[in-house]
Amino acid sequence: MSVTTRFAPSPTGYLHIGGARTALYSWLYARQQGGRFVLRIEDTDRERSTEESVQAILDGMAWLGLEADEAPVFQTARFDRYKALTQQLLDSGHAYHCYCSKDELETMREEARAAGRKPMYDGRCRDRKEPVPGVEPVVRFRSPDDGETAFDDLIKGRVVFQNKELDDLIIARGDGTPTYNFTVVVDDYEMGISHVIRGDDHVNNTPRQIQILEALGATVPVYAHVPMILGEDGKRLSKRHGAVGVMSYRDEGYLPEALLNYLVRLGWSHGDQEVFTRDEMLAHFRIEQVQKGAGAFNPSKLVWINHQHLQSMDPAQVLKHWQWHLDQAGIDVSQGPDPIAVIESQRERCKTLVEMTDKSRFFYEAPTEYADKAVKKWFKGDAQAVLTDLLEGFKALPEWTGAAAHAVVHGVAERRELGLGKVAQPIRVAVSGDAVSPPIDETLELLGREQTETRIARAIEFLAARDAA
RNA sequence: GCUCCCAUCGUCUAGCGGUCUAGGACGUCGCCCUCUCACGGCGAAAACAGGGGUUCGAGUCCCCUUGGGAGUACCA
Repeated sequence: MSVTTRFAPSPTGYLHIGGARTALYSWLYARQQGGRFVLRIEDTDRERSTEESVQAILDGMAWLGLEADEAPVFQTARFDRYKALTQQLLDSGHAYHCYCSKDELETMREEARAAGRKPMYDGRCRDRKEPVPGVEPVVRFRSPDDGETAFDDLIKGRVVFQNKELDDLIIARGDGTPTYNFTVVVDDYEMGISHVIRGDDHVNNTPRQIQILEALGATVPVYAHVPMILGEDGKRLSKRHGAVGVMSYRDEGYLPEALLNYLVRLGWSHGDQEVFTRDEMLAHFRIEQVQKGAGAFNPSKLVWINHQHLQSMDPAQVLKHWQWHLDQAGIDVSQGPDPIAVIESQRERCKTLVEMTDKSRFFYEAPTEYADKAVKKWFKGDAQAVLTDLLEGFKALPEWTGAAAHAVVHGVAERRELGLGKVAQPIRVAVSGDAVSPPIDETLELLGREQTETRIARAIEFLAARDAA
């Protein structure tokens, strides 16, 4: 049997991380099985669906690199199919018209609830022969009264429902438009979906969908219901937990590989391995091993994983993602050091690309001011004299290399009988504006002779002016 | 309320009847390394929700309780 999986979001907002994880699992499964992965946009709710949301979902999937094998399917383009299959069910007696008003249904539910029963439609229109004049009927699926409907979920195991718990649900509204549980069934059927991998908020819909599938004469797919992702506090994930949209993780400086890695590990594990490349996920992920219970989102672990990827990924790949941040920050790297070299030098101390951007700006733009704390701590005592010595030493250098600059720094420290910190820190502040940078030899080599000397000279001027005042 | 699902350190997890005085990771806290920030190294605190069974033996199987979650729409 050929495998086809799908990701079927409704375009009512951005792609959130819970959706991203189900999409990832679907994608992984399809790729592992040599099958197809397709995207279906469930936009039948015209009130809430928006064009921007469709784009946001597409953008999120693209950023994560979860590419689909076909153009997305839009449910709004398939109304004729839903209509045709509704008619088929009507003709075969699996569905019938119901003329009950919304008020009538509401009182029915209230009564049931008051009596401690489950609010269900009682099937009063099942055998109605004559239409009610002036009422546009809905179409209901005739659900079996006894027996049970069960399925073997790849993640949850066997799940059994008593058919008497399931009432006759509406598959087409009074205006003829189809409802969710019906469109899902029709599409999964006609798109040839073999494995339905979706959030476990759908387990309760599954038995109904199976019944409709069977009434349609379709093969029932294999189901895998993946647990939800909870917020840090263990409560349902929502806006107040901060970033839930996938693209905001890009904005915050995470690599898609890291988010994917975090997501795959949330609810699944492979021995003691924590860091997975895309290929490793493909090699080791097993949908059957996914945890049954919901997991809480842990931002600090995401940060750690991001750092791991930042350090192990090919710098050229990192640059692809970093470039976006550089552009956002308005940093032009064309006149400064090779960004690849900057990445190699910075990545062990930067957990996100945003941090890397902030900490690397000085390589491309001379500091316009010095951080107060740094000035207070390092631009004191004989800092000006130290910098003057250094500048002389640098100028005398026949060739500019990190090692050569380092030797000058050491020489000055020894001559003045100072610890290395007392010499290196003033340089840092002079060239970067703050007290933090990669090792001083690396920093200076990357920065280049001209910038180093100019900036130190400027710092000396700054100190002279300050001390004169 | 009813139906369905779930339950090991704060968090993500390993564990698939004896090797568990419960392992790893993030985070936290010490110490070491050190020109800054980091990286790294070493170490510490930290969990089987509770109660019944089954069994020679239960974190592991069964039941109940408790606690979470989902669904219960002419939303998806």
